[in-house]
Amino acid sequence: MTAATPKGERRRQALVEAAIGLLVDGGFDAVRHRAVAERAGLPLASTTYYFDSLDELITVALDRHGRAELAYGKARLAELDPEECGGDAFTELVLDLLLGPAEDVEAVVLRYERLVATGRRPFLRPLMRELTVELRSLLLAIFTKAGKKITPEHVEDLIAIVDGTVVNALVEVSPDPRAAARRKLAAALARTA
Amino acid sequence: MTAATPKGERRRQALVEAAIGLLVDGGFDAVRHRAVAERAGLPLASTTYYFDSLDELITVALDRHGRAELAYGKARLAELDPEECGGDAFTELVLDLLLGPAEDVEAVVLRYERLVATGRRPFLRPLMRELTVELRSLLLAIFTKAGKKITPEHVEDLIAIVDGTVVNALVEVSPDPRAAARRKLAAALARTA
DNA sequence: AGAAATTTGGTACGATAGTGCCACATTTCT
DNA sequence: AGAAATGTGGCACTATCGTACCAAATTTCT
Repeated sequence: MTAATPKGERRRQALVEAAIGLLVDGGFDAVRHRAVAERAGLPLASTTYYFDSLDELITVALDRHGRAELAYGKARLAELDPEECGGDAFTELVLDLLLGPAEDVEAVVLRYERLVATGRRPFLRPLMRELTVELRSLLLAIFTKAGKKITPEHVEDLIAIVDGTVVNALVEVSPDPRAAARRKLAAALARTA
Repeated sequence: MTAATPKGERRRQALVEAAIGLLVDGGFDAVRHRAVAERAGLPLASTTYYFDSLDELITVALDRHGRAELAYGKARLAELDPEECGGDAFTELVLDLLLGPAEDVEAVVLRYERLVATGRRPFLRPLMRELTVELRSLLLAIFTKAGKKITPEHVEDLIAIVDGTVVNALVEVSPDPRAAARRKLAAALARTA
């Protein structure tokens, strides 16, 4: 269901934002009709009025969240200064794109939860596929603008190194996936730059 | 709760096996008291009699499942013939250790679900940490016995490449994480061997 | 054998879930 | 302004969940 009135559209957005917040804070399991409504300050029935099912609400939330991430990445690409692409700064840039700019671990967890969740929820596949394809080409553009010659295959390799490092870092005693990814990524970049 | 009688112990094991099956087939969400009991052919109350909580049941199930994987890996190590470690055979061996010998995708999904789930369920951390440490040293031993000089850091890199490739492969239109991992792993092994 | 410990399984309870319902309010359109 | 469409929100229904309970059966121990 899509809203037809301005106020309705605002409420719909509020629900989506609430769902995103729940997704980040508590993962897929935390997205419930009542929890979304309460977080948005709206009545329970609004969730079923604007979304046919929870799956649809989750999909829309992941969609908006993913595209916000991509928009952020495009902004970073636009403002990128090829002169200032020294090792460390560039490494952080790539990490910002792959893990998000925030330090908090939960946002990182969600990035990987949604990948793995796609293995069990086929309805997420089209969306997740589109998002990952766009992220890949965004990274390629950033490498190119930074003056680093790189193939699409190599971009894939770097993403795999970061992703693999992160999922393994999640089981460490005090998880710092970004730090772990930073180490591996820096080493990989040094190897080829 | 731990069983004190032989029959009780058998029932307990049956519940654990049932939980493992549910975990593989449907992920964490599928492990419910009633589902476990039904799959084991036992009454509902048996699940609360032998396990203080669902979390404990899940933990025990993941524990047994993980150790079975490690035992399989140790068997492969024991029977490993250093003469027959040609590229392809060795690549498959490593994949068997990291993804399991079966072709089915669901078992692979579970291997990564449990990693990511640890990000939200702290009670899984000690177990998952132990399992990944053991897997790492097992892989190191296999490389060594196969006559391939390798550092622990390099083993970590190879694991990261496989893991990162797999989680990204899960969103492909028709996911074949093992095939994707095989490509990347073979390339990585060729690069250093 | 007989007492004690353990196991069994049917049942019930309270919480939470998704979703449907519907009288009423608000907004939009003519 | 008045009709039609859209939005609102309180409520309730049914399903499922984890878990507690307890009398009866079984097993273990002395």
